[in-house]
Amino acid sequence: MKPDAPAEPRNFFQDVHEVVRLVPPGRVTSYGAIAHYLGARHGARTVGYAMMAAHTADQYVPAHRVLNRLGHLTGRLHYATPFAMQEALEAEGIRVEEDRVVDFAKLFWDPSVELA
DNA sequence: AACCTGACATGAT
DNA sequence: TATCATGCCAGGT
Repeated sequence: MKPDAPAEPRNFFQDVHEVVRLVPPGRVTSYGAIAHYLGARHGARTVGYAMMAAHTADQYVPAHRVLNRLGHLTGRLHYATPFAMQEALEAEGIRVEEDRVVDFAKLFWDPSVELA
């Protein structure tokens, strides 16, 4: 049982932001991968919400490295300009075509594997 | 203070 | 094989 809650109410968003910050430049990951790493199979959606709230995080969160499972830049419309996300990725040597990351499978960085 | 919305993914019909 | 409905969390109005 759990008479009292954990000392640290570690918010899901906090965890998500932390994991995203661990994604190395030139690499990308997906909402689902992060959710799975955090133990929430159906929490992918929440991960997306976390990204939207990423700008409220204390530290910078490279949200441009997080895509949906198809490698699409789903969050690009949330940036200052619709191209900011793509430009940020290309600046790291990642090729983007038609709002989709080329060689997504190769560049994919799975936290449950890399941080195992 | 309550309700609504919002960067996804999976399983079942 | 494609579509529908469900699961998850926090912030803003």
